[in-house]
Amino acid sequence: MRFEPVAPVRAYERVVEQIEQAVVSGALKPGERLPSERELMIQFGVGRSTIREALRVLQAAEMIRSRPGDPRGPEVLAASPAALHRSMHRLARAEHVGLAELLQFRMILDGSAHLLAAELRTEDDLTGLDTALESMREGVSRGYAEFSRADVAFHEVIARISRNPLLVVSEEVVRGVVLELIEDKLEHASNRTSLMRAWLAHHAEVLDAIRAADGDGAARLAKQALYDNYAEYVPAGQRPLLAPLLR
Amino acid sequence: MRFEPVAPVRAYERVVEQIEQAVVSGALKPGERLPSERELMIQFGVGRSTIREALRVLQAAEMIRSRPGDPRGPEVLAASPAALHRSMHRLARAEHVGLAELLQFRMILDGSAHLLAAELRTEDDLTGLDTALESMREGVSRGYAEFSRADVAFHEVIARISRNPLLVVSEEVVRGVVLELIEDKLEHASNRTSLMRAWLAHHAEVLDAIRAADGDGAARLAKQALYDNYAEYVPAGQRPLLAPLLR
DNA sequence: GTCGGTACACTGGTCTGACCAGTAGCCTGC
DNA sequence: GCAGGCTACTGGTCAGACCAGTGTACCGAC
Repeated sequence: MRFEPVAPVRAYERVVEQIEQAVVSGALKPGERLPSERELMIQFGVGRSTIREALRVLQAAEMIRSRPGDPRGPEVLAASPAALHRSMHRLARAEHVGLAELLQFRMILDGSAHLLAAELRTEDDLTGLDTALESMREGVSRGYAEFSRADVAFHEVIARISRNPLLVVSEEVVRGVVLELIEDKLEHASNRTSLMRAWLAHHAEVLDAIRAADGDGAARLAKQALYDNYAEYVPAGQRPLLAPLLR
Repeated sequence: MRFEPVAPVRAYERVVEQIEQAVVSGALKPGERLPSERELMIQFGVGRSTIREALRVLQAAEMIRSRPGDPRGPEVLAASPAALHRSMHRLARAEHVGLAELLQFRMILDGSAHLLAAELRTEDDLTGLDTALESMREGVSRGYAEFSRADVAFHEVIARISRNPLLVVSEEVVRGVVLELIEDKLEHASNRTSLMRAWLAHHAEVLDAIRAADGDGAARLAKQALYDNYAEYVPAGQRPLLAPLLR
């Protein structure tokens, strides 16, 4: 027989639990409203500060939002990757997760997304990709910011074609964190135009592979491109970690 | 010219900002203590409820922990994937993610983890895997619960060998959510003993591949095993989504 | 009728002050 | 030297108050 360590359960925690349960179980849908703090205080039988601390926790988790003065009460939000992004970012800054791990993870996700996209793409999807590629082509002459936006859009289309929201969200988060980590270094990159040209050519190649339903090819191209573009920012000692994924 | 939407900045948010800044900048290291709430109240020049809401947010982010009665004050915690785990869990349970997507994602993660493990494993890692496999073997006769625990441990060792915390955490979360979704169905599974035997044989095979540094083989085995074990719970119409990952 | 403005009831954000249970460390009394 | 209690603190909770801001219902002017 073994005993569990016991920690006192705070009142606000049980409030959080109940509301969270109502949200994840679907009893409270996004867009719906919670009762006002004073009403919750009565329903839960606790003081207002307890309710407020519970709402703060839920708000930090991006599950609800409350605006002063709104008589409809706090709003239940749709599940969003914002909280995931924040916690991953924090972890990345705490150096338990370095650029190498992030890049590794991104190669895995991006590669899989491309593989799935190549296998599952419909004609409409291909049209969407053509459009996205076209915006990138236009972006080249409009400056780096514009090009970068089009690039992100292209990746999002691919992720969407893979039809897996987890893939979409994780990739988005990891991409964001990677960019934040190296953005200062990117600022100083010279000859951006030729970089953009190369990047554009790569995307065209990927699109060809996807059009040909060549999943492995698309995946390999995607991973190789990530490696080529970002490996230089990874400490040399950790680069071998990335190599196994390139085959 | 474009304008940004403006949101009022709450007092507790600025308190959170400052403390968070102190933590990520390293001015406050893990294990160190924050002043007591009443002291913070003076330093920040705000009321105690404001301080408490700020601390709640930081506590929800797993950055600090406070225990009543401790005269040393709230403790600064080391960065941990716990917050990442929670937000990922919440997102994965959000309705638009079904078993098919989860399983797909798990095949991707597990496959990659096995591939990396096979390429990066040291002799010590192999010993650890041997031990884990041995516990599984013993678990067969000790009932399903025990076996299942040993199984999870085996997977955790593999994830750890892959040396990527993101992989470890994501896999853990996705595995947990998958199990939550089908646990009721698993309860009714008959002939558990033969299932455990088959599962055990599969792990032995995986271990062989890893020992042989055959990354692709290990990855393929892992993905196939997931498919074989869980595909029956996926709606028949969505099973083709999983197929591309098996090659 | 529509439109603009205004009053009101209510919201969340914040502060004050109070009480409680629990902790750590000191400080007795042996 | 040490066990036991004392004390000064901690965080958790509550009650009550005030404020600035919001949405709505009402109302008067057109």
